[in-house]
Amino acid sequence: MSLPHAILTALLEKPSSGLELARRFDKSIGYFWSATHQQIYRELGKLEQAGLIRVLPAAAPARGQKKEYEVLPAGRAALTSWVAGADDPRPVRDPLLLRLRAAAVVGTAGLAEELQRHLDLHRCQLAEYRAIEERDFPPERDSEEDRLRHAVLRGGIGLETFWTQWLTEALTAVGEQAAGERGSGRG
Amino acid sequence: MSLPHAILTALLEKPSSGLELARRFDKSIGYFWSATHQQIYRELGKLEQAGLIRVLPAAAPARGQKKEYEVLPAGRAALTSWVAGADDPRPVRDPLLLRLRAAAVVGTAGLAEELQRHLDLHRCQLAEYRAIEERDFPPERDSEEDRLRHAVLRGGIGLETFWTQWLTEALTAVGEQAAGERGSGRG
DNA sequence: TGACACATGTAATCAGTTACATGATTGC
DNA sequence: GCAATCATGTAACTGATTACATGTGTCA
Repeated sequence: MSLPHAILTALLEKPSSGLELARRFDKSIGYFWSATHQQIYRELGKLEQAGLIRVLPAAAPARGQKKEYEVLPAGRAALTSWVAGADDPRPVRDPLLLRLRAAAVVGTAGLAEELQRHLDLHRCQLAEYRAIEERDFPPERDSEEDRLRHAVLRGGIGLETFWTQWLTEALTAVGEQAAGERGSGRG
Repeated sequence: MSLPHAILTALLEKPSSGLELARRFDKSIGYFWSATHQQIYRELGKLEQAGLIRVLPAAAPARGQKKEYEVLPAGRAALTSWVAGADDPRPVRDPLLLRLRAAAVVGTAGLAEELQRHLDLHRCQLAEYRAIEERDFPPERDSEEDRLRHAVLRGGIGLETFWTQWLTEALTAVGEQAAGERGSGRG
């Protein structure tokens, strides 16, 4: 239920074609809601049929030609009511936590390398977010309209910070575990 | 690719029937990999056909009768190699962050209540995790085999801690934003 | 015998991923 | 004309969700 609303948000910020949306989903909005161009094209079709968006008259609607979409009043209304609605947080579903749990049963062979790899990836992402924060939200200058966008970015920063801390801790635990397995001949 | 491994892990800890697994997925393993009984039954069928698990001979395999499964050596091997394998972290995909971003475009009407509701839910979950930690992992007593399980639980605690902090912050931002919208007649 | 909890399953649908197909534009 | 790139789209598949169907055991 989120992808159509992600697209409406992106189109309100700037009318775009499908591929332009796909590229913007690789940055900005994609940081907390990723989507491929196939998903986006399918969803644009549905949104148009539902009367929430329309093709800009200027754009030629032929195959291979750019087709720009804009949000109609019904689309803005739908987004507004989605923002106000209720939607329970999804239960966590993280393969890495699952793998650590599995490792407690079958042993930690090969796991440390993978944790280290994830740690590097999360550090990298965190650095990227911090760079964006410095660039787009200089201290004491948040305008009213930027305050929410900044809060969203801080969400990303908080999550990456959590993962780097947790992975550092987990690496220690796995290291000690592996030592124990070697010591008792379980490795 | 994670559900079958979640099931293998659960079955290694204790041979079980489908419904028993479903119940255990409501606690413990379900805290970081949820699944419904329909998913579990389907997956048990696939795992049995793949020769990774088998029905315990004791159990009567009739409809309406309990069917207990246990992991075969091939299943343990599959799980071991999955633990050692590589699997990139999925990009974040969080509807709540998306809603906050949408609110930056169409206004925050109704959003504060929803953030407060989520905050309450996360606080509740955090309290549950802390209770489990106190009960199952008393200080300075972690055995070697418990160290990994404890790390997993700390993952859950860290995530819930992050959300409660972030939501508290976000509520402030939304409050100020709403005040601004009222002041300038945008609400 | 009727209600209810336990237990296993099927069917339909939806969301997301992967692989591929096709047309248009530009530069050589 | 050909290759490379931009752009739109189709098809097949996998994973997850929702709703429903069916059988068994127990107890009032």
